[in-house]
Amino acid sequence: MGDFDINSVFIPALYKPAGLLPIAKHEREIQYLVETHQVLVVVGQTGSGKTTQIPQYLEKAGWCSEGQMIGITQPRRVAATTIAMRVAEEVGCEVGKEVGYSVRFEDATSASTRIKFLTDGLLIREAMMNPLLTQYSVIMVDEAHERSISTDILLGLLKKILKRRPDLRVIISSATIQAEHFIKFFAVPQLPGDGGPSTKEDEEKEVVTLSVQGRSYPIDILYLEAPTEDYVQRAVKTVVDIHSREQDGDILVFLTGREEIDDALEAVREQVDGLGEQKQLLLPLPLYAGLTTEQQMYIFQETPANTRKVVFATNIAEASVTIDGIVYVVDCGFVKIRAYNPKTAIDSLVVTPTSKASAAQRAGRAGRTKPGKCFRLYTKGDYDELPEANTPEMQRSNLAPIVLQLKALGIDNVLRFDYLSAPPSEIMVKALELLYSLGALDEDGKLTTPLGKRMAELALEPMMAKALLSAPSFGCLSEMLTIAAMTSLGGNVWFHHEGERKKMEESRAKFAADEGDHLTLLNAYQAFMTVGKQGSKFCHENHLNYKSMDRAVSIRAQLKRYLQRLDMRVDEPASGVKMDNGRDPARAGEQIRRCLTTGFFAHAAKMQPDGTFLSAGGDVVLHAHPNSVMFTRKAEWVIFHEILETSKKIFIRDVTKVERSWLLEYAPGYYQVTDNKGR
DNA sequence: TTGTGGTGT
Repeated sequence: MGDFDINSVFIPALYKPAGLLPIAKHEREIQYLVETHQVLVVVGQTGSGKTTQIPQYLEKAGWCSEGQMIGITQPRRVAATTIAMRVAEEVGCEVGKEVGYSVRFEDATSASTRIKFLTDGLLIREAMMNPLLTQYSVIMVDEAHERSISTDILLGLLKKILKRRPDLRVIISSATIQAEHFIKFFAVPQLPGDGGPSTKEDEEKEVVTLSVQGRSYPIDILYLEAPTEDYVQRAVKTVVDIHSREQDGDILVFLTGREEIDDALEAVREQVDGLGEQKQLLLPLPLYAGLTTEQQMYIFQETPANTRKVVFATNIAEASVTIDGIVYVVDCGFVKIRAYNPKTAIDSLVVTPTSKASAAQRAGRAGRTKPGKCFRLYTKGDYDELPEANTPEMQRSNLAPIVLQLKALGIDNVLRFDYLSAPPSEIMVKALELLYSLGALDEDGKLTTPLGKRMAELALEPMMAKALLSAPSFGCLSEMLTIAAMTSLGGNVWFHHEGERKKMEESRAKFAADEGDHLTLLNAYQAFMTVGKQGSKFCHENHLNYKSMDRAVSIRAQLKRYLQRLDMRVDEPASGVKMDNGRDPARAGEQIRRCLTTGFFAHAAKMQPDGTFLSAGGDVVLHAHPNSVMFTRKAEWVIFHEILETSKKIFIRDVTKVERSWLLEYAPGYYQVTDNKGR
């Protein structure tokens, strides 16, 4: 979302001179507490100025005097970059000098950098190079209450590092709701045998907390008197009611997904047409991650006079994207949450009630510029029943990538790592089993050399990392680099405007390969690269998401650098020349499909006469995602990149034909040969 | 006939 920089700069509270921010009166106190304690938990609302001011206070207090840096982590790239720009402006330096930032693909730091903003994922990467993070004197973990996997892992690592580095200081910034959890985590000594020594005295001086006032306007919370059967219709009605009864101000509506948003948009348009001579017009707009940058930018445009904007958004508007001028929030009370089932190894995406923390965050979106109102489409009784917070990501994700990363950080016993919230053991076992079957771990659970170590360095999911590292022996490294980059985009490759789905499908058909989606993605990327500077126009004409394609180019370049550092030679044809030049394309395609099988053998399925698939175990019915070229083609065996269960079906995405014999050839320990034709 | 949101020297 690197596109919202401009908006993020216009947060009203931050225009106030730094001295007027609520945090300012705590300057001395913060300097003192950090001097005397290893861990400080700062509890504060948005607009307190803690993220921009605390690093400056500590710099003034001399925490960078010995050439060390103050590092501040953020869960999102945009936040890391925009906050760095703001602080650089306050300090009066160029970004990248005393104040800088570092995110994937972008490093704006230099030898003079003292205050560095970075994503928490990147700091974990840095720990692989420098396990004690000695370049930092203070690390501030911002937005820790969001409990993302990388924040949680980072906090576990920092707790370990603190035992070995008494000089290090850690600041955790959190909303009230999670603060107690962080305090307890850092106050309790580590499990025996999992780190350095810990004494009673250590514990007593370890953790201290500080509460900082926020700066926001009061928000009226309103509930339904009786539950609603259909929150989409009810949301639309509420919007129309606000429009006709309430004073000026834009509206933000939280729904759970694209389908609901499209339905709501249509319903609002119909109703508005029926309103006739309203003094004000109502301008409904969608906001979800699958939109192109261009489509998302509409929400930031100033509305014409006499027009009220109403944005129908997914959870993207809860923390990632901030829209100014919102006075009314309508909260449906639900969210789509991804959860991993270790028994089936399938992720599901389920509509789930939100938490109290989420509800508060959503309501808060109304009070940024003046007093607001939040209409909750559920009863007060329903609210009281909500959990305080949602389950941390760490406890509902496939942890294979995390286990690989922890092993690479030298944490051999991943079961005894000090997790903020320990993941279910079934998930850990499943992750270890997969990594073993891929050859990344040996029988003792140790990272293998060189395969496992190389896989951990690649910034790819383990299955794709394995396939990419197999590519040289199939002579398709250049092609596999592209496929790895394209599948990393997570399905945001194609887009279409309203009512243009047919056109998009026609565009996609131009690149379609009979062998499946991986070769189709390869074709699209290669075509994109041949047009050079016309890329944006090309994407527009072919219903490709330009931002995604641009990202694929960056990911591919980074993966290529990694491979070259591992002394793997990447032979690339001259630019503008098709990869299969001088080669038999069918043969090249086969090598790529064989190569994919070496990583994705555990994601195999067999097509049934009715066009559905049976999982390799034979016990689950799968459906090709409608965006897959295999949706309309016949196959016998296939492998797939991803599997996701929705309320409707279990879908497989990025699907490619393979031979049954390849599964046996490349995963002999995983599949046993039976005679009943490949079950 | 269809996927919430993030992230990676």
